[in-house]
Amino acid sequence: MRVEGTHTKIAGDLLAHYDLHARRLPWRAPPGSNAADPYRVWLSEVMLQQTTVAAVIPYFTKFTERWPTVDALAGAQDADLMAAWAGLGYYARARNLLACARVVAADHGGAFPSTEEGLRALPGIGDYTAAAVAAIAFGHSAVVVDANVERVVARLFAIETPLPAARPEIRAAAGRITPDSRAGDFAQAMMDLGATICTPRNPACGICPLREDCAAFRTADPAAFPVRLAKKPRPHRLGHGWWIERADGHVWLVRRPAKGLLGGMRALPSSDWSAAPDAAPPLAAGWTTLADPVAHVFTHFSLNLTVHVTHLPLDVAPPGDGEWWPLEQIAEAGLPTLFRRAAEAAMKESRQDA
DNA sequence: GATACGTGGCA
DNA sequence: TTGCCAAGTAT
Repeated sequence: MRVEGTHTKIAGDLLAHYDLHARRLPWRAPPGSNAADPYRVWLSEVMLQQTTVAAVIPYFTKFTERWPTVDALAGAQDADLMAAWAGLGYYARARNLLACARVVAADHGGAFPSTEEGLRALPGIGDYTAAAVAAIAFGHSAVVVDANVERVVARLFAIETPLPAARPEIRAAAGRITPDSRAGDFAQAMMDLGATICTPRNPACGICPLREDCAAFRTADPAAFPVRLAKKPRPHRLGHGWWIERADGHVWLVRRPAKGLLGGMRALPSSDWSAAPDAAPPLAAGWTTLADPVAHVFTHFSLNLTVHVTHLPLDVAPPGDGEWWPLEQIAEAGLPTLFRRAAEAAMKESRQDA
C-alpha cells in the first residue's frame, strides 16, 4: 500500500491534463469507458516495446482483425504469426507472443492473470509490461516505468545519476508520484507526456502541465536530463545473400534458426555476417553480383549485404531445406526488412536482365 | 551488470 | 549523413 505523500499534486496536475488531451489510440478504451480489454492492452504493450506508436498502429489493427481474442491468437500457425509480424522488428517478441497466448488459453482458460506477479511469469512479459497491463487493464496501482517515465521522472526531480545506474532511484521516485486510483490513466498520461511534450530533444516546457512541479525546468537546460553514459561504437559487418530464381517465377527461401538474429523468420540463403564472411555460394551456378550492397543497420552492428543472383532451370534445386516461393506473392512471404530490401534489389536487377 | 535483439523517424 | 532514440525482455 502506497502512502499518500507530498507529490500528489503531480498526479493531479497530470491527470487533469490527460482528461483534456489524451491521445486517441486504437488500444485505448474510449473516454468515459473503463472497458479496457486485457488482450488488446497486452498485445499493444508487447508491440510497443522499443517501438513507436506510429509503427505499431497498422500492425495492431491487422492483428486484432485477424485474431480478435487471445484464444484466436493461440490457434494461429507459427508461420502465419511470424509473417504478420514481419517488419516490426525484435522477432523474439512474436515468438513469445504466441507462446504467451497459448499459455493463457491452455492454463488460464483464456483469461489473463490480473496481478503483476501472475503476468510477469508469462513469456515476453517483463517488469514494465506486467505493471502496464496490471494498471491499464485491471486498475491496479502498479508502478509503470518505461523510457518515457524515466525521462519525465529524471527531469521532475533533476536526477543527476546517469542511466542505467539511476534506475532504482527513478523507480522509487515514480512510486512516490503514482496515485492509488487511476494508476492506468496515470501511466498512460506519463507516456503521452513523454512522447509529445517532455520529449528527448527540445521539450515543450512552455505547454507542460508539470512545469511548476519540475526541478529540471528551473535549470538552464531541462533537456540535459536524464544523464546517460556514452554508448559503445557500433561495429560494421559484411555478408552475402543469394537470390535463387527458378524459370517458372519462384524464388528459393529458407527459414532462419529459431533463436538469434531474425530468429524464426523466412529469409534469403545467406552467409555468416562478420568482418570476413564465407562467400561460398550455396550451389555451383552462374552468379551475377549486384553492384550496390544492401546497407542495413541493426541495434548492435551495421551490415553491408552483397546480393548475388542466379536463374535455375526447373529440374535443379538448391541443397538443404527451403521452399520455392512465387515471386508475385513475395510481399506475403513475411521477409524481415533486410531481406525485403535485398529481394527488391534482386528483382529490379532481374527485370533489367530480361 | 552487460549484451543480444529490428526498424524507422528525426535533427 | 550519421547518430540518437523508441510503451523492454531474455540470458
